[in-house]
Amino acid sequence: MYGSEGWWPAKTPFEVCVGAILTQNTNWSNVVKAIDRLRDARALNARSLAAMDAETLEQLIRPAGFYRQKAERLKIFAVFTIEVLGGDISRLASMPLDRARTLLLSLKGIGEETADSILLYACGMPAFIVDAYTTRWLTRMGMDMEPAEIREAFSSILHRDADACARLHGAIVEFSKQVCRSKPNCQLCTFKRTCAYYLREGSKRSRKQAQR
DNA sequence: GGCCAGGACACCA
DNA sequence: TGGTGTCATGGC
Repeated sequence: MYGSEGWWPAKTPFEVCVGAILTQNTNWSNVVKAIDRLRDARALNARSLAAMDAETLEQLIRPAGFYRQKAERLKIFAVFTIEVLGGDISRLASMPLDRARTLLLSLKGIGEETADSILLYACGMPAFIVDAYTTRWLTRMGMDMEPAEIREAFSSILHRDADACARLHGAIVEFSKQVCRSKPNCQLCTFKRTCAYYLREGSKRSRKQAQR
């Protein structure tokens, strides 16, 4: 239904990264306002963000909330992009996934979900994103799994396919926003049951591989 | 006015 | 290691 393209609306990989930081605990509609203001200020690139004074940046991203924290995080990421990646986000994609992930996690303000969002949607790497929707849904289905276990199980069952990871994550988020109408063969419930089934299979597979 | 939204981090026991 | 407080805005 949702496809793999366009679910994360961004014109450039760097814009994906900016959105990933701005959306931390924030409704996406507020993130869009902040991104539009950055675009209007011609600040949607690493060099502009790195050079901008903190107060100006704070005011530009104010609609997204947590503006002081997020301004600092954006500047840290912009400097990292310039100094470590030479201004080219796609350089992350040329690294092994674990190496790129560790590098991102070393940055202040980049946690596991934000790192995986950048790896998947900005770099096209097969990093399955475990977000609040995913953990809430699985908890309600009685599946008590650590985020790392969920990530590994889904990555395994999706054959480390970035396109599939993007499709499934987008679908989980979009379906989670909808309210189940409790009809027989409800599309939402069928989707969730099916995902849970494959997750269990993926989890079993991961454990077997780990044992080997 | 309260709750929620596509988290992360510092601090403390 | 796990729990808690903090950061802050806008829509409903």
